[in-house]
Amino acid sequence: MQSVLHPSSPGGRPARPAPSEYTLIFFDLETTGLDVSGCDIVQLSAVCGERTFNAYMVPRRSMGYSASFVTGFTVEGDSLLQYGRPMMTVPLQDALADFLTFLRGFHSPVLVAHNVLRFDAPILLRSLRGFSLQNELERVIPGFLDTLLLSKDLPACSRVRKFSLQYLVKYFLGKPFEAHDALEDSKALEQLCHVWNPSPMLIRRHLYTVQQIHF
DNA sequence: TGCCAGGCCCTCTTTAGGGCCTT
Repeated sequence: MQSVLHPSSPGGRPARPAPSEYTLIFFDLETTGLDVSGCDIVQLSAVCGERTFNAYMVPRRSMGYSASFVTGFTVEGDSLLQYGRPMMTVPLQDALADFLTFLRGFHSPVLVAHNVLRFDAPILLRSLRGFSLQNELERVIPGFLDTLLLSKDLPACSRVRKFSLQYLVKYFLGKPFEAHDALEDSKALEQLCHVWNPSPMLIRRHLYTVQQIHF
């Protein structure tokens, strides 16, 4: 699904001086743990319709026990394994540069993830800053859309009491879901948003610029 | 060996505490 939003003011002029439409890019990270200020990315994935991005990296620090348990990632020597299978990895800097190139292929790409405000965005921005690439992301994307916050504002979720991605996928898509693979999670989130079909007003309400992310 | 996040939100709250959400 390539989602496009056309924001406009009551007067018919664009609500923001910048882009007149957004493309929703669903993305996800798998990391060495939940420590936002210190964990490393091991998988960076994104999807928009038929176009996907997927990169694996060997982390500088060890995988946390619980992170390994839920994602299946382990590190042996200089290799990243997923469920014991060696993965093709690239240096973090290359993955981030390639990700920016991927994003440049869309018009006004908005990065969408579940709990992106508190987890994915701060980690992504911290990683980019390490290679002086943070400003480049600011130039490429209008902002981030957090589906955790969005879901709590959706009429379709008025009876929902749990808002984890796992629960929402099971509730709305009717299938068990325990992926914890960044690409699969991104695809599931895209399907979820396709079902929700949130209004442009709701999307704008939960859109945050890079400058608004605390990390 | 022992450690293993943090901020928001809700309520049986506010002089607090527990659950949620991400890996």
